[in-house]
Amino acid sequence: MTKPRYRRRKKDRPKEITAAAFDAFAEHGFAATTVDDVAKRAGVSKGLMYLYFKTKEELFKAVVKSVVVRRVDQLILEVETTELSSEAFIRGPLLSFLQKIPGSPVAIVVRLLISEGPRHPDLVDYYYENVVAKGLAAISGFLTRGVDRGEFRQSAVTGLPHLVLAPVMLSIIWGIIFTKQALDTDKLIATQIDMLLAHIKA
Amino acid sequence: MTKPRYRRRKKDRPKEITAAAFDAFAEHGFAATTVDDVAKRAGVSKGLMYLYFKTKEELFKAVVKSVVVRRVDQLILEVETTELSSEAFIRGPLLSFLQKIPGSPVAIVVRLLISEGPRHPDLVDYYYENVVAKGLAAISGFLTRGVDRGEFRQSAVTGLPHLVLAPVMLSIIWGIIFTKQALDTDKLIATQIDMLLAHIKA
DNA sequence: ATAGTTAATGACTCGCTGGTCAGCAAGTGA
DNA sequence: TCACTTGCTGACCAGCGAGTCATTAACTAT
Repeated sequence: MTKPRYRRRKKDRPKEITAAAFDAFAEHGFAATTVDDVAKRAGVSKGLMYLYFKTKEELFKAVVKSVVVRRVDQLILEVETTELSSEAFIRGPLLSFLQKIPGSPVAIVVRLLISEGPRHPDLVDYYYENVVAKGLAAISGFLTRGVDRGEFRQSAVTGLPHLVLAPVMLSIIWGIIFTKQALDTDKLIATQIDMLLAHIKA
Repeated sequence: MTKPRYRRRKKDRPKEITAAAFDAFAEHGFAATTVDDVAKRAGVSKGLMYLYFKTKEELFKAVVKSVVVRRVDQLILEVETTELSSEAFIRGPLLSFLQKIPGSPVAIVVRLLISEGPRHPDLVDYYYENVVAKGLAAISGFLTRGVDRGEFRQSAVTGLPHLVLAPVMLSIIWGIIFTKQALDTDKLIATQIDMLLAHIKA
């Protein structure tokens, strides 16, 4: 009995390949990653890659999109259905959501978008619409709801949800560049939230 | 009279080449930039590049270092010699310094470090020591001086100068990725400073 | 002038990698 | 079991770009 040289698994291939590609891109970035390297990681021949993805760029786009899975949608749902007071929600679910980001695949995608984004405007648009815009809108909407309820006062911050993301962004970048120099990203994000709340509380 | 095919300008070449390389890297990133492209921008043959820089990587390092010119040192000097009150200094010179960063060459360097940093640990160290560490120390020192003078109160913020940089970082990244979606970075940074001051004022 | 020095050129090599394709063999159905 | 479909392989190609080097010509010193 000889074991077959390969198995036909048309259905699972795309996911396996994008997963392998994600790992490879995470390690070396897009440009420095070889299609053949991705193929080896996926336990597949190079030729097969081109049956599922026409070009290396298309593979790249598929990888980015695969990470965008309803991560934000989940948060938005919580925002809309929570029973908590605005402050409690912010200090609880929102804070812990934010604190998870720097160590999540999102950080990798940010790195990839910084490196390759300028050459893929459509991909950037996609990411903006499905992640950033939605996320900002959710935060912004939540803040104005707090204002309506009399929990928060109106201020410049209400219209600048970016301030919530700022420490998250710094944490992501820090993690990418200064892997040596430790930074307590949880504390950084928590402190910013503290400050924001103190600033907008009615 | 025939005009010479080239001029010998050993002294000026390095600066001209790094300047051209900076432009090219800013446009296409490191990996996608051809040595020959840099050479053409500098009005020089490809062969000459290798007389001044042994490899493309060495050129890259030279470019990064060329941007690190005493930008921070200037700020530190101001910090140490200013006559202003701590708050006035923060709202004045420090704020305008921070607001200039997102549109400056520093933003380009950040992008390059994100893309290529992981493969150049020594370069990252250099940048950390000469720019980031110094900058953070300056801000941190300035804050504790404010505490000593009774202008500020002690708080978690005093030990987290990163909070000052966070909106700057977000602005830089935003500018790199979402060139379409406008963001009032000046306002973002100013609002953060407002909040920080309100939070730490005695 | 002119011989000597060296900044500068540009044609060349060579390894690498994205992409192709003819053939093969694993599954399928009768 | 045997023909047929098609997922999959791996050898191959073409182009590109980093790095080299023999040659040239712009300077310099005497």
